Amino acid sequence: MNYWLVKSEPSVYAWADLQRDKKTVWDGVRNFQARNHLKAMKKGDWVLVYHSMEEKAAVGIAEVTREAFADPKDNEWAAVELTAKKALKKPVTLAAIKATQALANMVLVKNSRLSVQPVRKEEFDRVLGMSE
DNA sequence: GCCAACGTTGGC
DNA sequence: GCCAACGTTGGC
Repeated sequence: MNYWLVKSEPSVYAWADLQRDKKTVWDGVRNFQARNHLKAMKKGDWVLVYHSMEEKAAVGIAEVTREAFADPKDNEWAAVELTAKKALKKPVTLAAIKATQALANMVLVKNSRLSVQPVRKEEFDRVLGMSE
């Protein structure tokens, strides 16, 4: 069981859209590192959904319901299917994450541009704790 | 294979 | 809107 974080601009595809759609094909990733992470996702893994740009906060949890397959828009790349699991009671902002010593090594902090990234269990749990 | 130029992302 | 950081491309 692994944990991940995916980023999306809420103006493009927001957590609310995922909740409405129940599930979605997470495609359009055009970065090799990010693609490798997509391919490493297993069914049942949990994924933090993070809103970049306007909001800069983790807002929900999704579950991997279909492992990597060819991106329907370009089969050179990969996609997974994510299903909305639950919303965080309150968003955990990037500012709050940066202010938390235990989260200083999160990829989100270290490499803010990577759109699909692994999250350690401790980090995931800590973020969930901060969303209560 | 190196590196400069360029494009994109995303925080501020 | 600016710019730093990073990835990619292409000339050599």
